[in-house]
Amino acid sequence: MSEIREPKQKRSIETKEIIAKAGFKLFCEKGYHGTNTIEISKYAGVSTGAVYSYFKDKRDIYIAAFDQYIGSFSNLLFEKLKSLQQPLDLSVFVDEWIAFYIDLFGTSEQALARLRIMMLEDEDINRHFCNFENAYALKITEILIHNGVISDNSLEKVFACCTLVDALSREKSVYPHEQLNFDVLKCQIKKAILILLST
Amino acid sequence: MSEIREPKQKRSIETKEIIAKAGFKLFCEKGYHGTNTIEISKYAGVSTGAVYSYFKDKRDIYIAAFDQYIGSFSNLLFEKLKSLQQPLDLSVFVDEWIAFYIDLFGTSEQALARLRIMMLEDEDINRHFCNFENAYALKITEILIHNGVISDNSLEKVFACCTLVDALSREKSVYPHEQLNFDVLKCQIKKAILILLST
Amino acid sequence: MSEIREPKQKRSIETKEIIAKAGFKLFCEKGYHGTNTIEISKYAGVSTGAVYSYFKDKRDIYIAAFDQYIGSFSNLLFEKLKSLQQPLDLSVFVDEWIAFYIDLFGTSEQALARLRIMMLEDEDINRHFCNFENAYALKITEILIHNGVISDNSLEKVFACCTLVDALSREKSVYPHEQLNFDVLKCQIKKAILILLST
Amino acid sequence: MSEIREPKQKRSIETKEIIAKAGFKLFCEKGYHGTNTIEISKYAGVSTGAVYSYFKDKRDIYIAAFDQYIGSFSNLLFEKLKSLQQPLDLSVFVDEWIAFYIDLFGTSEQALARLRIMMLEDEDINRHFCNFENAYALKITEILIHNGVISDNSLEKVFACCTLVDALSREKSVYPHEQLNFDVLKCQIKKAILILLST
DNA sequence: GATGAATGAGAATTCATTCAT
DNA sequence: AATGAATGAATTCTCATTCAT
Repeated sequence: MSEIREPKQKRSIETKEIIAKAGFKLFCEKGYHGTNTIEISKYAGVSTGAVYSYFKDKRDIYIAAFDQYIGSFSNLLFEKLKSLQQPLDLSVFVDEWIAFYIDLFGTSEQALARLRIMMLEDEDINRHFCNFENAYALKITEILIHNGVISDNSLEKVFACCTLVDALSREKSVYPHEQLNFDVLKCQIKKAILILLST
Repeated sequence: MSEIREPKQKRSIETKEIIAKAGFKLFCEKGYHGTNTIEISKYAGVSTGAVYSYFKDKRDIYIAAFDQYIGSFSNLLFEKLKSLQQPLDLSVFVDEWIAFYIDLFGTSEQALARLRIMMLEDEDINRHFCNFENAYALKITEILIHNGVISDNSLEKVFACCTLVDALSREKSVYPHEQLNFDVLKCQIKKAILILLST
Repeated sequence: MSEIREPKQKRSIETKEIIAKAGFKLFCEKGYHGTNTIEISKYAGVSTGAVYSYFKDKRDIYIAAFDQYIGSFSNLLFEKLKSLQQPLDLSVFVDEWIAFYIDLFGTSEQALARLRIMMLEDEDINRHFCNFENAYALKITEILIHNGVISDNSLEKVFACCTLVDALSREKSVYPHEQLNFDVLKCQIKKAILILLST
Repeated sequence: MSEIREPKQKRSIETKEIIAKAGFKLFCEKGYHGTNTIEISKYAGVSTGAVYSYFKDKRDIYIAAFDQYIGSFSNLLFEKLKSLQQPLDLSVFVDEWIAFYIDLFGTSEQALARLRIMMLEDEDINRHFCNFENAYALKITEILIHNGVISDNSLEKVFACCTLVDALSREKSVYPHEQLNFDVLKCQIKKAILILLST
């Protein structure tokens, strides 16, 4: 097995990123099993050989692809939430959280859902990403504690809220249930979140 | 393409069920892509040919396997909830709902999570099972309306509750987050459900 | 391997014939490789087991099926030709030959073409049927010699005529060539046959 | 489905041709159904994967293989016939036609017979090659009209002649009938052709 | 004798990965 | 370093034939 290059030069780093981005695009669109490495290399405009000089194997591309995504997802969300005016208005915070999460979720449609799949299918991928959800909930928790919104059982409360926000965004883009009215659902979920965080 | 046998005789029906159960076991354990038809036939103690005389293809085994599961899951849950004493005590109802859901979820560890994966990966499977979730939420809604617990926006409220119950049970068995205290989470979720349904 | 039954009783003989006829129908329609033994047994209304108690294997069904066909084909053709009025009018003879061959060929569309395929694909089948064409040409030759139409090089002449009649009937039913006018072709072929046989 | 490579580089073109030639050899020898793709790849000295990177499926190999054959068959025959001295001596023309057809037919024994089989078995293959026979007869017709040999009903006359030449060559190599004397047959067929074309 | 469920070798095809050029 | 042709194990599915009931 040939050495995997850890790119130092600018051009190499760019190539590696281009491949990861191509992978991300295709994995989101067609899933891990529906995407093959030749497609990825074609989409990235490089040779198959090149892919394997930057990545150990297909899974490695997957991890890199979703690392990029998760990283920018988190950063964008936190920046957005931190930028809210002080003192924090909880209702506005929740609105922004929901709006932003749905927006991010929507841009790369099924990314998060796809990731959960792979975490379930592959132990290594699970190990790699299992801390992301913790980190996300922790960051939200931090902000809320910092602003005096919650104090006790804070992580559990926030986790339940995260679940609701995620379900809402899934309802928006991936699995819509015909009988549900989205706006009513959003309103109920916001209500539940506010109560969870206030009591 | 050879005809698929619709078994009428007892022995045939049993064989078909044995194969579906073997498929269910392996699909839950190792996922759809991690399981091959030869493994399924070996585990079921039949030949590969037998598998393909009862099922059109691998996906057909998957659907049959999860149909069985979903069917018994639903039946057991509804029987349990209906058997609760009248007049309905909402707190007891929620406790039982959670307890039972977790219990059922736990027995075939990742079944529901696996199913959601395949619904995302495969349109036919999605079509086949997309009504299950609706049916489940509707049944719960019916019980609650019948007992005068909720009236307006009932389906959306129940859907949010279902999300929370499901997240809790996932937390129990599939994706545990280290920093979370399960009992605290359960308590918070129960609280959120009670409030959602009462207001 | 279980014994192949050589049916003596009337019912058995009938069953064997029914299976062979079912095979013939399906082999003509879909070819040898496009037909499987289960289809044959279903079409014949018997069990797969029954098929294998009358026939050694699939090829054996094929041979029996085409034996029946070839037998009745020959008989009908010879009866027809023999029934022509004496003294033999060669032009009428050729007309009847062509008309009857096309008619027989047409009723089980591709039977003869299918048989030639299998004779090429399978040595045993080739051995079994290779004498049919000889027999057919010989019978025609006999009639013509008997009527004083030909004397020298008779078999070769008749063989060439058979080739032309066969090509004409194929043109009618299996492989039509767009640019050809069938009636013109028929006229030319009749002319060629008459010349071949007269000189 | 992975993309089929349309080879541009010399090495690739060669590989594709080697595979098609291997296929041709085996298909002629053992028929389409008697040849599997692993044999083809082994005979061609490449991997199974290579076969499927140049060809969509087994049928695609068949078509390519016979395209090559038909192409060179036609070209050689027409060159030969065109090279005959002017003014055209019909008797010589027919002799050369027969000699060359038999020679070409003989080098890849059953190729043409095999092709007719597949045209009967497979609609796509039929569509692909159905014009070859027309083209062949048309070219011969052209030459004969150009030389003033025939004028009316030319295509039908030539078609009948083609049938006879083909039957003769089949008699030489594939289906010999014991009772027939080949030279006598050839002589009779030549006579029939000359008369057909002259009247 | 009859049935049709079961067998399992064999076929076509795919795709992650390697390596000669 | 880059390329993309080649590899071949693995997978899904078929079907002639057998044999327990």
